[in-house]
Amino acid sequence: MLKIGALASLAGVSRDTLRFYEKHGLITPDTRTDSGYRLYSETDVYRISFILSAKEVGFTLNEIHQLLELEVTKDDKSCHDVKQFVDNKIQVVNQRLGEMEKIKQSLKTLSNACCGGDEPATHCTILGALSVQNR
Amino acid sequence: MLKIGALASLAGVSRDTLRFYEKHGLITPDTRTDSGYRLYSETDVYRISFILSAKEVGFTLNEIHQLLELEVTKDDKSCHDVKQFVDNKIQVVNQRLGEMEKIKQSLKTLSNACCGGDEPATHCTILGALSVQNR
DNA sequence: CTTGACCTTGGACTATACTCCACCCTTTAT
DNA sequence: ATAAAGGGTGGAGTATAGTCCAAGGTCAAG
Repeated sequence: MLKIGALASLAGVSRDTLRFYEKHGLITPDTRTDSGYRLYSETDVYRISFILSAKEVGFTLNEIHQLLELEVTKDDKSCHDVKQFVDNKIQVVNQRLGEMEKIKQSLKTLSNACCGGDEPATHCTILGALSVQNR
Repeated sequence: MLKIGALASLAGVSRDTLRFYEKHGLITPDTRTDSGYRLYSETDVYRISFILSAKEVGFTLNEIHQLLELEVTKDDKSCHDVKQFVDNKIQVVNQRLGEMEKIKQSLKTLSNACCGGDEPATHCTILGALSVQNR
């Protein structure tokens, strides 16, 4: 069992952030001490790190909340809805992966045009480099 | 030459957003009419779509501003700085691509555990599915 | 038995990225 | 000639995601 400060430092967030996430339903302490201290389980570290990853790639806390709420069972009557939600998120992720690849290639082109690299410096801005990708 | 409404609808943003981006240095109309109307060039559509892509994958408007400002010339004295900035962004993008792949795989596992899919429904939450990836 | 580190809640404050509104001017269509 | 559609500015308001602070309770060490 971890107190809030311990989880915070393990997960690399502030105690305030943990309480903020709790207020928004992203995490709940397993229990409280008699004096009201929050007690988290060790696996909550992974929960936080998932939240951070998902945030980094552009999901909002609200969407992350929905992702964390998901529970699949093969015979669930709401299964169709869950599948639809997840498949939709997969599409979103695929789209973002594509955008990201384009931007990455442009950055590479740009880096390569620089400091004696072998790319001609004709595509000397990010938009120029991006348009090379799009041809 | 496009007036603000035309650019807005081509680019899929609001006029207010364009003015907001202008205030923050992300785009400037090529010129103004005598009456003060903003006139944009057609290529600004691509500029906006770059901004939207970059935003979608997690760059802030501030970072996007910096990316758009970049100009590489092989003999630029500030070339080293530019290269460093760009190479740093490439790393960030690579990291995000990794996070995204992990999340995508988890979503797939989850989707597959659903509705008679062939994955066992034992990893029935996103965290469960994610932990399969991390083994 | 007190000091310092840690915890509680509630509420105010901040940054980012818009979005909306009022009020007024310009352009276009009838 | 006039109305509707569109544009300009300035400023207020909103949503998201925290961050900080005050006032107070808890707990382990010396």
